[in-house]
Amino acid sequence: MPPRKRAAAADAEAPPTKQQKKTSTPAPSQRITRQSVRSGGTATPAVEAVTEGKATKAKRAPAPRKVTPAPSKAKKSKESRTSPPSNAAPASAAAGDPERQPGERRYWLMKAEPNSRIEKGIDVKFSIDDLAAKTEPETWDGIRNHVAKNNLLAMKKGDLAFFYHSNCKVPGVVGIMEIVGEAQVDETAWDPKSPYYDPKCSSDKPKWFCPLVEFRKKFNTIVTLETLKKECQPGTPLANIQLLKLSRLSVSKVSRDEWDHIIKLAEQQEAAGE
DNA sequence: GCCAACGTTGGC
DNA sequence: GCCAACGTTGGC
Repeated sequence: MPPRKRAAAADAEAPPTKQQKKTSTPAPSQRITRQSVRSGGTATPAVEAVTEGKATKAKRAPAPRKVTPAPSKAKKSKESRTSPPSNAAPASAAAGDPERQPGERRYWLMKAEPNSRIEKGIDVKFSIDDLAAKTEPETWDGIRNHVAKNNLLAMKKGDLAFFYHSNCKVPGVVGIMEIVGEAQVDETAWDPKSPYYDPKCSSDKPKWFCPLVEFRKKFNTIVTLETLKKECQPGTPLANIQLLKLSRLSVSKVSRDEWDHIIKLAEQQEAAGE
């Protein structure tokens, strides 16, 4: 689901033992490392405010596609597979991650391409508006990068993610979505017709996964990549943000401080009438 | 296991 | 369309 999610492709790691889940189509995934995320309990006030403000739109619709960059790209296709609980994501997904405390909420940033781009005859475009129009949880499939995959597997219900528009005129954070379903097997991996098809992956051995997300808010203004770059001086909250350290990673980690700072930037821009 | 060649992402 | 960053592939 991530809008045009792109996934980066990479295959590297093998799937954990757990079960699998996810699938997302279009997203691009990237890989990279991540920095630590902080946990805290819940969202900060600022976050909450923002989040709540609009969380009204619930959407649930068939799935859109996201962007995923990369080796495979992932965009979401439309089939959504919302079903399944049958494929649960590997537990191990989260492995690798420092343990999260009970009730801890984590934050993420997922990229999608808002502009049309044809991949294997299919448009992988997926903007925040596309997500907002969904009436059902969207599968963020198509991610084909191991670092991105690990981030997807570490996501838990209740986590929040920034929706980032990439590969467009004004790249930047455009809104917020919530993780409403943990990663399931990304079935687009073995669909030859999918833009995210991975010939090396079979249904016997799921390798890619995708969580379910829902739209929560669209900022009135875009917190642009340009702004984020200006805001990442050493010693500042965004100094180590993974988005800028691993610029090609389509699904990155966002610490609580980074989250709060970006929310603040969005609020300031809004207040300034930008 | 090293590393050169090559492919992708994605900003500009 | 260019190019930097970075990942993958495959020879050795």
